[in-house]
Amino acid sequence: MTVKSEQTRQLVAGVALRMFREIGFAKTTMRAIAAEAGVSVGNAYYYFASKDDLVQELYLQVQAEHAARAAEALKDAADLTSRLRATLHTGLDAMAPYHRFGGDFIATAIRPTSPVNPFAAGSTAAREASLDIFRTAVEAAKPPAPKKLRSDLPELLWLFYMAVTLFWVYDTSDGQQRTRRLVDGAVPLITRGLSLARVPGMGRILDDFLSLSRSIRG
Amino acid sequence: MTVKSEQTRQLVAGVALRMFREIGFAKTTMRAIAAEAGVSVGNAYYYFASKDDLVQELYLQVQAEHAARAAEALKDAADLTSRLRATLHTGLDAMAPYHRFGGDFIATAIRPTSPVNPFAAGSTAAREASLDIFRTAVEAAKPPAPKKLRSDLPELLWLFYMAVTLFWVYDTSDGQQRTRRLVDGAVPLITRGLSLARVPGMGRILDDFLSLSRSIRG
DNA sequence: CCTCGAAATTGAACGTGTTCAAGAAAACTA
DNA sequence: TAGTTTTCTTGAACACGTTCAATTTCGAGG
Repeated sequence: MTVKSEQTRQLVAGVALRMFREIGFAKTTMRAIAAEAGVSVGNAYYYFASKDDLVQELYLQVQAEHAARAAEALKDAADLTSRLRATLHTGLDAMAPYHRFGGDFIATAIRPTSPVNPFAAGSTAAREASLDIFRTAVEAAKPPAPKKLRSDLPELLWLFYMAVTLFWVYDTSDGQQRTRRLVDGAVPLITRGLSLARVPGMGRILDDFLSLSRSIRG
Repeated sequence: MTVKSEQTRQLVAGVALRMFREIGFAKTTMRAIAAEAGVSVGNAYYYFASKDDLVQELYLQVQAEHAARAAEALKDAADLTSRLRATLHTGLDAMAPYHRFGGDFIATAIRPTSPVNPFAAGSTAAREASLDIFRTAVEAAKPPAPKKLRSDLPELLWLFYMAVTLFWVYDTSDGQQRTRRLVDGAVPLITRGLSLARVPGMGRILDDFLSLSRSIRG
């Protein structure tokens, strides 16, 4: 009964995500989702083990949107600065409809036991997909990033992206323009900082940084 | 009825914090707290507007503990490296009893509307108290930190402390030794990085970084 | 000592996320 | 087709955080 089943699943997910956007996380109760979708509460739980699982669904959808937008924007961006800027801005674009819901989203995602947690062992697939966007941004850049940190760069930039997301959640300025300015200001700083990797005397401290960063992750 | 009233408040808070430590956040229900303290549920709510408010109480207590331990440890630490290391380690010491509860704590604290949120406008007092610990660590350091960023340093280090805390929450290693090693590795890197502020050619990028950091906060 | 307003305390009630035994519908087997 | 197993669906029930009208306790003024 795969097809009808998938229909119900999509129906519930669709209703839930729309309600998340329109009335926020707290007001979107499981009972309201079920009622709006025309199914029973228990049936919604048959497809989504918890309300957090619906957030996971949202996370995947936003991520897919980010990947699509980034791929498009990266077509005409050659140097790392513009590639990175494009990647971050498209990420913000993908999240934009859910800003009012950002606080609850982050609170859900950050809990170590959450299925959405981007750092947790469970959601490796989702994190890898997100990381891939940054890998693409770095790998195809011309001129290329310094050899020494090319392999670590995607993860570090992804971490920066997480920090930007956190900032965005707290950003109450119109259209989150403050976050946009943060990105525009920080990206050139990052790429300029990267070129410092090549100046002599810098090698040792960079090596130490990379080795610490690796030992922490590994 | 100030005295009896304060007694009840302390009783509820004490029971709650002990239960948080012993059985975690989720299992510590308001009903269980009330029962254990020998009061009614409604009475607990008379003193604490929400369960989150009890987390706020915990936050204040941990912070006071941190301040006390840091003050002691900073007595025999002169250079910035050891002062910073002491400040961070005493912070971890103060949190230690609540590690199993860290995930829920962070999830509560990170919600923009939470009274505990360290970034939110509401909890300025709590954040300032925490910031002061880092101000002390920086200001009394010998030799002093580079003039140019001395005033920004406490806030930046506090931000780093927040990041370390986040890492600590996810750290499941024995006694969170991984976080300890992160601190021990990162602190010398930070102080070495600071001394780079004085090498020529570095000035411009540092200025840009500081001006971005200020414009973002202001 | 008595009275009265304020402070403190109670517990039932509400809406929430989640569970689960029961049943209906579909798919499969012969 | 008839019987059987698997998948899907239901809604009542549970424990939770939180609210609030009612009640008790307290302290001050007469």
